[in-house]
Amino acid sequence: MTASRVLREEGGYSEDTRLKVMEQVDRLGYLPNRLATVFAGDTSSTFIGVSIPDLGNEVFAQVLEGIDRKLGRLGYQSVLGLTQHTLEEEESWIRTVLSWQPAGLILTGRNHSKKAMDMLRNAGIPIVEIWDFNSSPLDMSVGINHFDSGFDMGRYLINCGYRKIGYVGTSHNTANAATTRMAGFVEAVENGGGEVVKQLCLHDTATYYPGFYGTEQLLASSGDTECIFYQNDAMAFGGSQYCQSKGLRIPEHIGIAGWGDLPIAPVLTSRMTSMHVPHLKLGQTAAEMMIARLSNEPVENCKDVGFRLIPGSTVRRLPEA
Amino acid sequence: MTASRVLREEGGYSEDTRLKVMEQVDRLGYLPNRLATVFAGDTSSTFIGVSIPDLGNEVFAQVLEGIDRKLGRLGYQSVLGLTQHTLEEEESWIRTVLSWQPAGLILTGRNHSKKAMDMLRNAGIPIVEIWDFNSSPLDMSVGINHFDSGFDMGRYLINCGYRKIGYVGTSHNTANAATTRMAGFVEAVENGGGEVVKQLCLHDTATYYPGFYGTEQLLASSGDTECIFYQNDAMAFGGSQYCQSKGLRIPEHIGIAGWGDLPIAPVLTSRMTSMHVPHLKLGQTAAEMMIARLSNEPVENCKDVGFRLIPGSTVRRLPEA
DNA sequence: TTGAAAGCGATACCAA
DNA sequence: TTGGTATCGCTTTCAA
Repeated sequence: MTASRVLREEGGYSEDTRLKVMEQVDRLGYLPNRLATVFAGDTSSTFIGVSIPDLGNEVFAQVLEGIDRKLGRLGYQSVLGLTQHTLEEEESWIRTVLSWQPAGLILTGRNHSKKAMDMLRNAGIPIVEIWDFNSSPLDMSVGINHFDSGFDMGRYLINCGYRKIGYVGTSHNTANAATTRMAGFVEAVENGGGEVVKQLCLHDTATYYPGFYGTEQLLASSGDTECIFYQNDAMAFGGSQYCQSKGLRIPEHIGIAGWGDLPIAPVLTSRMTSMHVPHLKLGQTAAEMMIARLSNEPVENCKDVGFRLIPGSTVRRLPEA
Repeated sequence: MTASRVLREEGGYSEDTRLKVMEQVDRLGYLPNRLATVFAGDTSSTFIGVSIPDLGNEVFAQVLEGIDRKLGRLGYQSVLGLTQHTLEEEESWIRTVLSWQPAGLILTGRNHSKKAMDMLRNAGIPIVEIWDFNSSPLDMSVGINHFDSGFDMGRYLINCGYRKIGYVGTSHNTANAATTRMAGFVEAVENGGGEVVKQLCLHDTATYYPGFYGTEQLLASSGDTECIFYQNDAMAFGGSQYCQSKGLRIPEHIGIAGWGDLPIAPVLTSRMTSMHVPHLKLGQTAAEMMIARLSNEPVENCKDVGFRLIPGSTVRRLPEA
């Protein structure tokens, strides 16, 4: 009816009828049923499915914040899925969320189960794979090259003169960005004549306490470790607290390197050696690419938002280096 | 048609037809359109709208994780809204999300704009207000009594012998739980014969760096402050780092008290004086209450998940106390 | 400028 | 055990 035209401000009605319609809208407390609109078929929903591994790792909380703020401002809603780093969880979430006819999907990571890939390809909606930069994505991609970021950190620590280096992170069933980063790190250390004395992958969340007890484990088995690289700054801070509790001075006795340049880093009395990654911007960029595509604007399919090594003062240039 | 029955496993069809239907499902890569199901009206959607102020404050990231994990496991999806602590953002998000016919809403905070209240009452769906415990909620509520938690901390610090006490937190346009907490804190301090030398409410996110520079500001204007209470542990840690950078020893020169018992607390070499709040459980409980209501199971309408003061060692019992 | 009719996909109901 | 018919709220198309 005419009411529909008025509500959509389509034009083609008199001011008189407009007022009459609006009056009834107020009187009845009418709220449109967008389900019916989408269902009618000509317009798409404003849902964007967003999959995130977990929020205990602050890195992902920041990415999600970047995504949702931007989407919200542009009139879209995030339908969240915490996939807990497993492809099975992701697949089941994808199946469900697709049945709600989302306008698009933003997925963390580049690995998906075979069935998930099939569904994604058939969905015919924009898809942005984030986090792990991917030059041949399903559709679009924004992230950083984790292998390179790990490699750069490895090379930096080698250049500082460290040779016996440990790694402490978390692992999940799936090869993920952190694993890729570790691989790059190991390659650089070995290329440089160093040795990764231990690659510790805990089955836990990448936050403070696992960094603490992971360091305990690592030092128990490899007491001659000169420097430790962590999956992120939160773990690195946990590790640094363990070291201090044992009387190990940083960086005199042991070097500590984090990753991610998290909000805690700037307040520490010693600047944490880390890798800056623009998390918030990464999320915002993903949202922008999605919206641009939905608005039929031209979009670059792949964006690398880059990283930057922060030398800090928790590792030191060794005398012999 | 018969296909619908097969897909819903309703029974009343032969094995033969079932196989024929499933074959076509596979061949066509058919995915159901749940929009149409809900639209048809006989079943409700599996969307739960979840409003959260921001994710930069780790407290809320944990609450959201608790909610989404539980909802996801029970077959529901969170539609996220980051309301940035403003009632206007919340109102506009509520309007939008209601138009998608969610099965229910989980809202952070007990304050809502007048229009929001009207929409919520008319929506006729379950609503859980979380965070700030509310014995007369719109519908259901789970949280803690923030006034009391602030009061208890104030009394504790008074009992430790502190008299000139500062507060560092953030503020937003809206009276929120942190404001209530501060009010309880101030009341206890004043009742106990102490003085809140400064109530610093920064326009910023409640995280590390604002704690750092907030402390700088507070000490610049009130140099004789004996102890500082912070909005949360992240701010408190930022503050403690500022103090240490200025050579102030904790707790010998100044006492530091946080709130929330965040994941960083257990790894610190001095246990942070704080207030434990079961964030994850709070989120899970909210999700459980929602699901119970949707399943027509009996539900307690109001739940107080409680808090627990952690004495820690960043404040000390003063000699004269 | 207004309204009547058809259809989107799934399901409830009833008839075959 | 199967399938035709009406329905949900909205939009598109076409006629008045």
